[in-house]
Amino acid sequence: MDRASASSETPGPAAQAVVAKRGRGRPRKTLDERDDGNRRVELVRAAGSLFRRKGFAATSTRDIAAAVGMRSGSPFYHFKSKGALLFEVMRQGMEEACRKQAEALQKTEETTPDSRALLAVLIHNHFAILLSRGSDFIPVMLYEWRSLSAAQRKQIALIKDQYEAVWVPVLEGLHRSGQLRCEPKLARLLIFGALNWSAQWFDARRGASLADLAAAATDLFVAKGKAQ
Amino acid sequence: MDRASASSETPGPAAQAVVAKRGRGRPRKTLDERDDGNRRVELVRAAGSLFRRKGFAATSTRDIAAAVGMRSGSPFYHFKSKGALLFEVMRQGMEEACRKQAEALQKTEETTPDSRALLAVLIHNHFAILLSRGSDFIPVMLYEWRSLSAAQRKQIALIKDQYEAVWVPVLEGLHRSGQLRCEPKLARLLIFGALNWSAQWFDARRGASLADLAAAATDLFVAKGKAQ
DNA sequence: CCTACCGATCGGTAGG
DNA sequence: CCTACCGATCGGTAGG
Repeated sequence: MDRASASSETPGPAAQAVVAKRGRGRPRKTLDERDDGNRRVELVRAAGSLFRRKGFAATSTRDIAAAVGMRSGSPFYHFKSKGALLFEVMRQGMEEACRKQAEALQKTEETTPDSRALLAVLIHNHFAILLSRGSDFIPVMLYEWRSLSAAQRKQIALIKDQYEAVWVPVLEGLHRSGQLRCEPKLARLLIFGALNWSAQWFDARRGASLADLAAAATDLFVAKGKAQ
Repeated sequence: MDRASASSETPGPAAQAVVAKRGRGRPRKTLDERDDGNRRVELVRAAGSLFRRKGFAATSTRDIAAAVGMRSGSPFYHFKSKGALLFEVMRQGMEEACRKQAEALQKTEETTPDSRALLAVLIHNHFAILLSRGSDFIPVMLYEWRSLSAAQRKQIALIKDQYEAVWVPVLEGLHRSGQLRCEPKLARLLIFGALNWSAQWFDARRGASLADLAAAATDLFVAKGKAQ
């Protein structure tokens, strides 16, 4: 995700010269042919989208290749296997989620020490990651956890645990104050289930906004009373 | 699901005579060879288990055949396609879920008109269906909805809507009384997400019982106050 | 990154 | 319900 969103821009003049020289192969989507990792980013994004829509097993490496304008064998120049692509979808996704979560928390911690407001921020941020267009890694993680090898699972679990650990003290605080009427560990499992399932039904084009949804979910789980 | 749980019992003497006569093929798990639909039941059960564990696309019809002691082509004598098996897993599962839900409601409606107790019953019953050993259809529905054809989806949705519709008036009652602090339609989506995800983490052999879990979830979603 | 290819596996069928 | 089989597709590789 290093130079992520700049991926399919027009290339510099140097790259265009390269294209002019070796005219083999059929036209690409862009003139970009630099060997600098952009294609890796594109492949991960396309794989994430396809894995989400069709599932890991039902997605062929040919589908992924076609989605980025490559021939069938070429993804294996960038990734040693289909499974390595799946792993990278999840790893990059979770790592960015951790970064965004830390960012969101930092922004509020200065102004609001209230546990309920903190949970509201965590929930809003989670929805933002989960429901933003083009972000497919959480559904892929939910659906394709079993498609990882044991070693891959262990690595992803490490990042996931880090992401989820942040929620525990917040939920514990709300439990102590009586606003959360459920054991915090169990509450976290139930809440993540509730939030993540929204990827299946939330429609950004109609109904509530993301902020409305986050507020409603917060209201459902924790009482407003007894604010710190 | 007509003669469901009687599926792998010992056959009557008539069936045994049949077995003695045509001695071809290798030994089955049981002597049962009656052509009366038992094998259909076994196939659906095995398919459900495999579809849940490995996913629809990653499960071969050979896997399913092997699980019930058949040869690779034989499932197609009972079902016209792999997709028809998936459909039957979901249809039978949802139909039994509806039956059990109606049963559970009937049992309480005489004694308890309280909305909160009603929701507690719905939640407990849902956990019982979701988490009982050998019941795989809800996870399969969650994971493999996309693997259904459009026509199949429509049929399953009909039964699913029927199952979920029961929850609406109960949630509306709790919303009116102020115990549910979230719009009922949205609450239902969030609650189902929370409940269903438990299929991934609930372990019957340790931790809370099914009843404890149901009570805790109910507490999380609806306040105890203002009964009636 | 493409071409050309391989062995394996898959859903499904005919014919009994 | 088995045997024997088919065409299609798949993940992955060698060699450039």
